[in-house]
Amino acid sequence: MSEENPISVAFEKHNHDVCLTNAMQTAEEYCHKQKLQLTPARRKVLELLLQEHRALGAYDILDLLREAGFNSQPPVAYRALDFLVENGFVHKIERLNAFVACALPGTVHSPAFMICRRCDMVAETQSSSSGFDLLANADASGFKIEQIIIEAKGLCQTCAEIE
Amino acid sequence: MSEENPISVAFEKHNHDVCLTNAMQTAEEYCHKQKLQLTPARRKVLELLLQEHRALGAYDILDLLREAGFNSQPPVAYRALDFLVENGFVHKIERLNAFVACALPGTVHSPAFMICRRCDMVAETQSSSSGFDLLANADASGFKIEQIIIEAKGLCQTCAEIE
DNA sequence: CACCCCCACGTTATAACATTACAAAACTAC
DNA sequence: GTAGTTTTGTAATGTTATAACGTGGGGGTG
Repeated sequence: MSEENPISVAFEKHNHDVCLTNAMQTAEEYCHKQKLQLTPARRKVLELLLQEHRALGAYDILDLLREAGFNSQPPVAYRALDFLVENGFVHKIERLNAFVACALPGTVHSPAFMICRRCDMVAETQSSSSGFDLLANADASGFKIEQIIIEAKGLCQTCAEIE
Repeated sequence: MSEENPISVAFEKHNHDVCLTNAMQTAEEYCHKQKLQLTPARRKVLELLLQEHRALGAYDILDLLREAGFNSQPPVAYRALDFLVENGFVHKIERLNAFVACALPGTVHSPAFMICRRCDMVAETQSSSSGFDLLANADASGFKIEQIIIEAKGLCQTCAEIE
């Protein structure tokens, strides 16, 4: 499997620095184009999340922000996360009440996640939804879907081998 | 669309009493067969949830339990909910941190939900996942899926017409 | 420049959701 | 009936998230 494949990247050894600098650059450019402010706090939160292929809770992030010399009240973290989520740089993992950096920033996509219950690793993949009968059912009942959350819980390959 | 179709039942007028008595009977029978105790608190929580096609938060349930003369500490509600979720009578809606009665109790199924952001109605449907590429991706990366959460946010037909 | 507006941030407080821990009681099986 | 398991009572606490209100900075407009 190639290193560029976002489906598996979280489960393979790879150079995080490249992930990080690429993603930060994409974010910079996007914000510049959209006249959005990638302020120090927002930038730092994104960097923190990009350094992991795991979901971090808002209060974990808050601790890391404090260590980095930022103000440490909850709204600081939540405001930055709201911004990053709204603009597609970060996804919220509802199962975990936690946040993970987007693996495909700057692209329109409807993500799905694989969450290892043992090591907490989170891998993002695409959920191309053709043939997916929720859509047909929604349509039949007149429900207008705006967003779909798909989160698979299980064991990543490494953890499955250990257990 | 027929009244028996669980996909749309939440969005249509129907007789809640029938929903409720059928579902309670199914639960009774299941618990009896499995030698599980459908204790008063568990029974009451299930009844409360069956009376709505909406998700209720644990503390909403707690309030209703208190009104019904039960003890009102959080563990009372959470324990009952844990039991009901484990045994498939209730599903947790992660997006809402709330709980909804199962529309297909007693059957093995992997549910998906449609959640109206305006009226909070929750409809359960099946997510037959054939052709759903998350499965292929998981397989390719060695991830062993144990459970999939699928939650669609949007507007139900009624609310879409109002907006 | 003065003004206003918008956006982001600072700060306090509190709301909402969930669990731990330990003791007592109730059921179940032998 | 007694040992073992499950359920409940109860207090305390932990975790996640938001409300509310004030401050300050940048950019447009008169």
